[in-house]
Amino acid sequence: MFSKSCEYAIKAMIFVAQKSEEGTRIGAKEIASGIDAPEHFTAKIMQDLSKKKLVHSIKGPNGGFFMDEKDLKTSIADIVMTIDGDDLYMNCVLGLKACSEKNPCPIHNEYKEIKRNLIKMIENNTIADFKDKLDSGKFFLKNT
Amino acid sequence: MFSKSCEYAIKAMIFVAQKSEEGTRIGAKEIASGIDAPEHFTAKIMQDLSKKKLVHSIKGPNGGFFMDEKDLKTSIADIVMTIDGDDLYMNCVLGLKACSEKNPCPIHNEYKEIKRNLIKMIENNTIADFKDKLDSGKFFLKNT
DNA sequence: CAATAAAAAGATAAAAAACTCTTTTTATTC
DNA sequence: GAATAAAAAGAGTTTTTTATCTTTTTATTG
Repeated sequence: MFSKSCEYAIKAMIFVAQKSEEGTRIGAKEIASGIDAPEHFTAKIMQDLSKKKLVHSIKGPNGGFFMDEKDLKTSIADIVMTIDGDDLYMNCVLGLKACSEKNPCPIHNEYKEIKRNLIKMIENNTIADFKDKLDSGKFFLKNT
Repeated sequence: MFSKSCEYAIKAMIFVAQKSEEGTRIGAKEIASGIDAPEHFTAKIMQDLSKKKLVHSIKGPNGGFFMDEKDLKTSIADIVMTIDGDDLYMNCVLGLKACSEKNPCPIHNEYKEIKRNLIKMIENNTIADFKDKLDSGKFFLKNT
């Protein structure tokens, strides 16, 4: 569904949102271990998210990544678009370029409703929502 | 969602079902051009489907691929399982090995219903269903 | 201002997926 | 039974994804 990079990005953003409170920053290393992802790869992804302004970062001692109130409003869809692009929105489930309402592939109509719900899922869920859920202790990010 | 191989496999099976009537066989080359897929790659995939008994094949002049009545009952899920494995069934949408009902990831509950519908979609649709739909002329397999 | 700690950037490597080419086997038909 | 046409098998290439390693830049703090 999503690429590994995108999975890591989503988990990383949720993790940073949850761990970094007012003024504190969190390092790439800590993020990687917090979400069970490879360290250097996670760093790369954080660079990407930072460049695309989905998270903020500061260099140097006590530097690291953090999110402001606006960043918390990032939806899963924003992350997916940033990392994986618009495949989910644009592409036919059978990979047919010409598939459309007017010219549907055999599964088009079956898939339509599911696609709608997938999009709804990623658009209606923000990092802030997950932060709250994780705080409640009912949800997990790690393989423990 | 599905790998390229799997997309081609699904389209190829629908194509063979629609094109090969009683006794006639259809060659890899013709299948490839019929579904806009690379020729040799398609041949490989057909070999796979044949080895796994999802289609039948005969070598030599006038040989090729074909499907019997039983093959037509193959569901999209059968093809997906054969080519891509059980990822859709088994894997968490965030890639967490430990994600489960008891230990859900943040999107688990949101995704649950969608996953159910995805599985329903691939399990409830057989090649025979698509063959009929294509025959009606309301659905397409090619980028034309 | 030197030492340090962190992200950013860049280069490289490994693995997987997508795709191609060549040879072998098998069946058909003349 | 020789020529031929097709799948099967095997080996190889290219591209993309995933992952690692090294160097550079930037900020902090003693």
